[in-house]
Amino acid sequence: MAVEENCLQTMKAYIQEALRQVLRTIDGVPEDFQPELEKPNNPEHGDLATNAALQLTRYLKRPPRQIAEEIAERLRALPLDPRRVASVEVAGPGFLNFRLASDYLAQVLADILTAGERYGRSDLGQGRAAMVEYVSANPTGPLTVGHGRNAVLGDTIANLLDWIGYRVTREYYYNDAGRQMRVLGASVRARYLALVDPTLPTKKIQVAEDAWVEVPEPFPEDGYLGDYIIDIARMLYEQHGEALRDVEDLTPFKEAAEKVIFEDIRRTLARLGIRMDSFFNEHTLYENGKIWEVVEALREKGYVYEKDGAVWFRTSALGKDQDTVLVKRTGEPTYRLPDIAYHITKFERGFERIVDIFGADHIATYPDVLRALEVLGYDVKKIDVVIYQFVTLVRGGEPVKMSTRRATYVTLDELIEEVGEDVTRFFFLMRSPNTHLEFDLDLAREASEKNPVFYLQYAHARICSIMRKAEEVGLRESPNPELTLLQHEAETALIKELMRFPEVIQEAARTYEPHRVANYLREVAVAFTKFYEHCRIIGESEVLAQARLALARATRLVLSNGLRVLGISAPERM
RNA sequence: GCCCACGUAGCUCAGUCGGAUAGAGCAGCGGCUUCCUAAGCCGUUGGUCGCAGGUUCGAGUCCUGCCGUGGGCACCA
Repeated sequence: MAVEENCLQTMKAYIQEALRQVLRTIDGVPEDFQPELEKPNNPEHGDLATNAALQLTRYLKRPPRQIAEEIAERLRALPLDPRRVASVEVAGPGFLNFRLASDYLAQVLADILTAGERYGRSDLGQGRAAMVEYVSANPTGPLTVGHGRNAVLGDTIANLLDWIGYRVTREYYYNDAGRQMRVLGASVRARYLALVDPTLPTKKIQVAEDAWVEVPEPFPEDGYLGDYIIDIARMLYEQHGEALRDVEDLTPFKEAAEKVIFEDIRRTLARLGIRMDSFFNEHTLYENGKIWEVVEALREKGYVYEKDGAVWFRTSALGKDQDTVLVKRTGEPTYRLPDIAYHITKFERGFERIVDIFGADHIATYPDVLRALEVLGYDVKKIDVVIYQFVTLVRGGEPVKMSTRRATYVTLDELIEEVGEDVTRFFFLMRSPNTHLEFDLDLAREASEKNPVFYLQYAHARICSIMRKAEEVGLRESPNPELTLLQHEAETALIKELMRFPEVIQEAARTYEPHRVANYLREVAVAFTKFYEHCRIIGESEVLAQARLALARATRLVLSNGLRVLGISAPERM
């Protein structure tokens, strides 16, 4: 299913092979020496360059330029296919610079058009099963801006894995038992009781230095203060009247809250084009006894002991400075235990590449899970943990501390409302996951008008517009355009940019860094805009117009394919 | 105290496996529209790549130390 096409990677492979062939003929070159090829920053340095000669100085004990000259000479003598490589030169301290032949660029362009919507896809994953676990927020409240980064990052990483040939499952892991949910139920119950009896006494809970929230008396001290709790209570009141007044059991309140909140979460995710394949309830790991199997399995390996009524995991024997509790004195497991059991199910379900998307607060805890899995004989190399740094919210020049419970958060919905779906996604994707994301809410609305995402979409819309115009004036796209006519600097530069796309996708997938795609698309848009400024389509001779139209179409393909990976729309008009 | 990430232009950030003259957007300044979308284009100002050592042909990139920012170091999730 691999898309056989000419692109930068194909060319690299070709030149690399030629280099290896030549290097074998030079005395003193180590057997396992691998020449590296990269795209120089400066276009004057050609299209591809290798530093092989520089690296070989230490083995050959000769000046790098001399080595480079020798390699270049032998490369020319091979000879290199002139329809692929136009020239090879020695430059600078001893670099070898390669220039691509224009025939090759024409061939690349033709291949992009043939590949169409599949251009950029590859088969590195060979159809193996991959799972990306993301969002995984417990249903205690609406998704916040912080969850947004997780959701968009995870979803895009899943897209990237899909593009490089994995069969991807998107999973949301959650816990609807536990203390958090009890507090949630109690919060709803208190609000409900206040509706039943408006004379119920109230108290004030401090949420900030100068901010207080008034709540009904039975409200838990650490209860959830968001208005959505009141909405849920009101819904219960409308459905049941006063019937729940004397119900001490929190279950009906908890269940109602969970249902409403999950619907809300799904709706928010759907707005961002995110659709999970499955929701995994932590509770199933209790019901089927998996968590206890983990304890026993670890015990058999000698990594479990009892102390002070709790069950401990001997992490101190696995490189950590202290041991870790698996089961509390109360008999309740800590979250690590189900986490371990959960990851075992990922292996049992046959996933060969397992990706977890976590916020920076998990940095110290996931290693415990990996340690346990390793002890139990699972191949932890299959697990990749993507840690993204937190989103710092700034409002009115002040950083906002995000807490779902405190209701001092900004919801993801509010953000989407303010800046739109596309900008929201792009915003979370345009920066490296391991850098802090500063988010100035006051700026967001204004900035959204000038957001770089519009630049990409604008380039796409502009191409669509040209195509509409071409059709109007009766200019038809040719099935066999004369692509070798594309010799203008702006044209060749654009083709060279387009040919990088598959590699960019693969690198972004390998490193789990979607921002590489975002940055790349901007470069494509820049290259296209230069082409647009210098080369007209309509009004030129028919053959040239058709060749340029083909280039425009290829650009449009890269932009729309790239935007699709990022989950951002590619509008035909703006 | 220990662990992780980060520190690059006024601001927000890129910077490929260690390569040639460190880039972009925004902000600032100056221009561009009888012509396929000006949400655009061109030019320009702006840098001790946190600091100090080290590794080597070569360091923003790797190593060590220090300083700073954020996150974490629970029988909370």
